[in-house]
Amino acid sequence: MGLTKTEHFTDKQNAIATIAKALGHPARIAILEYLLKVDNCICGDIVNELPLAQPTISQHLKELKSAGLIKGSIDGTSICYCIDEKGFEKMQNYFANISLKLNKKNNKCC
Amino acid sequence: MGLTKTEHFTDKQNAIATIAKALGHPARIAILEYLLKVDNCICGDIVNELPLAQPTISQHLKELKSAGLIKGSIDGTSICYCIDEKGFEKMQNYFANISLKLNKKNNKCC
DNA sequence: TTTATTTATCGTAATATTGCAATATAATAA
DNA sequence: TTATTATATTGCAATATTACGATAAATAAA
Repeated sequence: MGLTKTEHFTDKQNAIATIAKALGHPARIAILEYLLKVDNCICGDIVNELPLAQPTISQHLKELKSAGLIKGSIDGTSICYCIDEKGFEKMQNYFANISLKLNKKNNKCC
Repeated sequence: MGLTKTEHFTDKQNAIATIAKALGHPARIAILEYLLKVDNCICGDIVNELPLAQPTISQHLKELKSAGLIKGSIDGTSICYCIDEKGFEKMQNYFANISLKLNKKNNKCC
């Protein structure tokens, strides 16, 4: 099949899964790492930084953008990408909350 | 192709991507949510909780386990699953670190 | 031993993802 | 207008994922 049955799950569950899925590829992690390292937005450059062809990177950028992890604005011929904090806030809250729950229940079994 | 070029990326990048990928499906998020909700380990039950067939859930559990997000121990005929804190710690650290970096650089562009 | 019960594995169909060459698009420069 | 440059889209091949029926394996109960 290969078709995820999203309709059986809550919007929240699907939302977290969508962001996590976008983070589920090392090239996309590397892109985010690069965007975090440089001071401002990046216009171009990303293609030169990674060992992947331009269309492949363009595709990864598109996925990161649609997941709300980066945003881009046009700047002449090039496009300026940078981190979109919204997506990261969601994930940080998610994991902070899990950590809280784990501390409360003091996960001793297994 | 469908073949991720992991060899071009660092171990750290691949490690984060692997955990994120395991989180990238709503059924697996739902499984983790259920394990967090109940007090102790869960022996069985998970199949009754989710609207997916038993082999499908078994497969999802396997992925969560190999990503270090859950652990399981045999208990008679059934198997007892619970959260593995290690994987979650890694993710929490990762996002906390990103949040720190974002605050430092005061991401104003775009 | 035989029979249930529980979970894992196999096999397979449908769909998704990854990667890239070729090409298109869009803005600037000459 | 005609390059040039930067990024996106298309099309496609290879591989991965998702889901599940059928079946296997392993333990417990009768």
